[in-house]
Amino acid sequence: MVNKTAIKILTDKGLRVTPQRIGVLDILLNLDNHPTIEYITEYLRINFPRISDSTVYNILDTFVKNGIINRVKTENGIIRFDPVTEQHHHLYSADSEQIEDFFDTELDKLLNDYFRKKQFPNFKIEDIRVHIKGIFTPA
Amino acid sequence: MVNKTAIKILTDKGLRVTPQRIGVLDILLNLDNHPTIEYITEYLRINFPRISDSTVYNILDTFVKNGIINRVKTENGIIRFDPVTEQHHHLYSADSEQIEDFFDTELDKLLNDYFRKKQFPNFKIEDIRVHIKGIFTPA
DNA sequence: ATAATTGCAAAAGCTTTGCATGGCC
DNA sequence: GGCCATGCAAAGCTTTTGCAATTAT
Repeated sequence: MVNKTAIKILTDKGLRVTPQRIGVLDILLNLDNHPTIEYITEYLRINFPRISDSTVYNILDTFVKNGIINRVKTENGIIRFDPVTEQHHHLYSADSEQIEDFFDTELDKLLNDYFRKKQFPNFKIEDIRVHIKGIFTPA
Repeated sequence: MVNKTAIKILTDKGLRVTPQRIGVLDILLNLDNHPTIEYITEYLRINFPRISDSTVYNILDTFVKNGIINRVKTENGIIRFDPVTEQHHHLYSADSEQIEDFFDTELDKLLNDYFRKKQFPNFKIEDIRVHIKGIFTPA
């Protein structure tokens, strides 16, 4: 049962548990990796036909503020969300909207070591992410 | 004279040289690093009071298509532009809209070597950029 | 009980489109 | 001269706002 996970996430953050929030979380946790608001709302309306756009915006904002999800950087103004908050990097398709996660602790270490030695004078690093653009090829 | 640079960039790409395009290029080359459309338009209207929004959108699209500028990845849906097309990375402020360039060929080499050894099975890498989030501290 | 969340409707923003006018080559 | 770029107005989206009704704690 996924609902349990969703409920736990909400209660752990001290957030009210509403069916709509559970619905959004279920979609984020189970469906497409980096969905847009449009995608999320479309799926939501299967189970919540009367859910309002503003509610979806509200819920996603709340989740971001509480660190449950992150916004994904894109260069075309289309906001996407990422339910994976652990340290990871992204592969961006050069010719489609596809974005894939990749986890690589060896790379993380390499970068942390590099920037520990080579610091910036007026900038305190909090987070290092690699964005790799390329072409996804058929397996 | 900056106009000369702008004109050269346009003619080199085979683009028509219009005062509006020169104006946009001048702003990109001389003012703020990663401006929004709003910022660009605001400055343009000093010299081109009647320039239309759609013209600015058109010009920027044309520049992106011709590789004169790039779109900058952001996570809030606000599109920004980068007149620097050489390989470089970005420092993102965690608490403001500030974005700074940083050039680091040693880092580029490190990453290229790393990913030459460690390739992805179904992904052909074209470009590697590091996004560093943190706090800009007063000098 | 009461404070927060939702749904609805309207407003505000941002971006695109269509087309006539004007300007570059 | 011919074609492309511009300006203007309107349309199309996306996102925000305000508020009354509903719901979670």
